[in-house]
Amino acid sequence: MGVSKTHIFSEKHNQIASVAKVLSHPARVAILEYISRQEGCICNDLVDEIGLAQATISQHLNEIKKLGLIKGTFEGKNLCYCIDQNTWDTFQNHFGEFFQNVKFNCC
Amino acid sequence: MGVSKTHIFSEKHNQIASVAKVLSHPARVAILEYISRQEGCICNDLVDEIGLAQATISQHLNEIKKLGLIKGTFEGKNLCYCIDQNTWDTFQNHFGEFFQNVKFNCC
DNA sequence: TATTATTATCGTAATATTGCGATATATAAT
DNA sequence: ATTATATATCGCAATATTACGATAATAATA
Repeated sequence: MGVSKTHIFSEKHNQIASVAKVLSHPARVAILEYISRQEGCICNDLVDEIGLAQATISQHLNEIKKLGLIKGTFEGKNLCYCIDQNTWDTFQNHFGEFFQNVKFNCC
Repeated sequence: MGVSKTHIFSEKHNQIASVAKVLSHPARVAILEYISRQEGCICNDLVDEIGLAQATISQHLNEIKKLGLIKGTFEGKNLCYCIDQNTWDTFQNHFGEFFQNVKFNCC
């Protein structure tokens, strides 16, 4: 036991869950918000800003990136992470619909 | 190690993360949607509907309930779970704002 | 009160996540 | 080429989550 049975759920439900999983750690929420506030993001700043070890920040960034919420390009010595507007829009809509639908149908 | 450092993050970021955590498993997403579709929800139906053991469904329901997204009242022999509209509204707004802010500030 | 049906809790095993130090890799500047 | 800085990966330990069978608790009904 102990392994999630993702295969028994619909594509839609799995996708909502995947996005929520990335947002389910406060460090990742803080990282996303911080990136959105910067002109260009320098990761080393994140280590100071968030207060976790560099290796841990890198791991969190990777999970966000795997989902496609951010993309990184090198700018000189530093990596510049940006929100991927396309993916962000898509997930914003899916979440919005989910919240709205459940609310709408409620008893 | 292995313990989340929730104390170093803001109340707001922790709250978004808590809600996302509940939505981070497809079973809980499916449960919420199913409950919203029913007049009154009977948990035993969920076992058939979702396809997980009764103990597991009960655990998932408990996590949703702990966050305040649903509330249960007995109707005769059965428990009727309903979406808590107040909590739902609040979290819908917080999520909406988060998505919108990040999008808005993005480079 | 005994029975039946529904839901919750307990105990346990498997797996996943979080975090960090150490180390590797990559880029810029010297 | 060497050095310095930035980021990624590895390996490990601690903790959390997922799932289920067994069992307990709860409530309606006979």
